[in-house]
Amino acid sequence: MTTPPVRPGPETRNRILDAAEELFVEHGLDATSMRMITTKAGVNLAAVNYHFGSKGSLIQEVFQRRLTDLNRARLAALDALERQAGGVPLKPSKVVEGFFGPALEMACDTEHGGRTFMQLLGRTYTEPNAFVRQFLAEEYAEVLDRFLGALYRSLPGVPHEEILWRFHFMMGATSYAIAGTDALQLFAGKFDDADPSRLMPRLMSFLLGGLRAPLADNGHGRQAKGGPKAA
Amino acid sequence: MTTPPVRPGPETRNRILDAAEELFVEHGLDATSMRMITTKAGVNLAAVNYHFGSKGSLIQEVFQRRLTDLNRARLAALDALERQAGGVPLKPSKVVEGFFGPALEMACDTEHGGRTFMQLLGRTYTEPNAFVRQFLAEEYAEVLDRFLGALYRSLPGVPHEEILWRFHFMMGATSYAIAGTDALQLFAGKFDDADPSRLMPRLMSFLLGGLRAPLADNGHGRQAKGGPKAA
DNA sequence: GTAGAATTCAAACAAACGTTTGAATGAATG
DNA sequence: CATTCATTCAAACGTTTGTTTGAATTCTAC
Repeated sequence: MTTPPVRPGPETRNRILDAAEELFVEHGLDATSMRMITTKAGVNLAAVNYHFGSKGSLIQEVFQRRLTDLNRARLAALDALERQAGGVPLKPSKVVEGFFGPALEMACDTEHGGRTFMQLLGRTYTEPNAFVRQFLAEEYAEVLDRFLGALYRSLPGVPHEEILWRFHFMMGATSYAIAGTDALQLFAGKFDDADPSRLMPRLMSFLLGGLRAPLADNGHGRQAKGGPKAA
Repeated sequence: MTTPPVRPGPETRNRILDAAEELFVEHGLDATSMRMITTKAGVNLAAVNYHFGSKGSLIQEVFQRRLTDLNRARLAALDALERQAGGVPLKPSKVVEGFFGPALEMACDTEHGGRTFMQLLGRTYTEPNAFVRQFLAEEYAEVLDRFLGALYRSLPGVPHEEILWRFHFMMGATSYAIAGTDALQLFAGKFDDADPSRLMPRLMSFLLGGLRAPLADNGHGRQAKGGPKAA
């Protein structure tokens, strides 16, 4: 009824990946057992080890199949921006949009599991699991370098270290906005409007406000950019 | 050598709590076993169940013993601010400092485990464990209501919903700043200066910039506050 | 239609989990 | 000294964990 019996054949892999993704969001990586996954996917217990080798490899694959696309989209967005800018530094707002835009778009996709995955991803930046952290760091290395470089050029005169911190802050705000909206009961009953599509402009405005806030006093009150400006 | 043998007596409870706190940060709640905790604490395996009843109750106690103090400090800060303001609405920067200041102060305390705990707490806002979430929500209910109320009054004309969102964003940025600084290897080798005491002004400036950013267009470009202003 | 490879299956594996037990130990009270 | 209470201890409890096995099944191709 609910899940199609088992019929096809090579569909098993994807059923496992989808089931694992949802369960990881709901219960966490460690608290999700193989038996929970295979039951939800409607496949035999041994299927995970047959198709993926181990639980660790399954976790890696769950992240990889979406993260590769996400980061490709990010790099493509940055490429397009830099191409049409033709040498002149990008506006900070454009760089920020290029990085967080694709993430938020994926977070809005409730049809194909994009939203589910982004909730998982957001929570995973603080995962203690060393294996997952290592893997995430590798997957993000290039994207991070590219976008930080673009941000450095777009904010000349601002110490790179300050930009790095603010990028860190922006990632935090975004991850929580996505991962915590319905995960955390802290604000339970307080949000009238948790529509993820309305999240985008709200968050973007906040991020840019934070990015361009006056720098904390290192002796003189230098600003991160000329004047405040809408997103 | 490393851990004093077992000598005293009623010290056992605290040794367990301290060991658990560190291990929860390092490996997460689920991946930390009773045996890891009791081994690190240098006590017998049965001691946890004897003193706390169950692993769940131990987790609760690990959070409670610090969180109660933290939220008491927050409420005290708000009380003091409102008393000396005498009726007039507080400046948003003061409200924000009252909430996030005590958290950052605790995060700077490397001597008595405050830093360790704040890393744990930051990561726990997205904990999938239903029991932990429920407990956190209860522990935060009063503080959240008081500070949101103060923030509403300090930003008249701004829709409460927008303030709620931005508070959510601010909590996200802060949690990541604390939990992710050395937990996440994403920015590994990029931070020259991860000194937590310098984090405070940096983060506060970012938060206030985000809080006071122009509101996303709901039809008209209303600002959250008059002009930009340093923290 | 039969050979052969790929996949699924029920069953079992050892290891680790949180928890419980009942005896041994310690310090305090009479 | 004897008694009592709280605490510690080694050992075992029954489950659940991830993984493996070898036979059954399904699919592919000649």
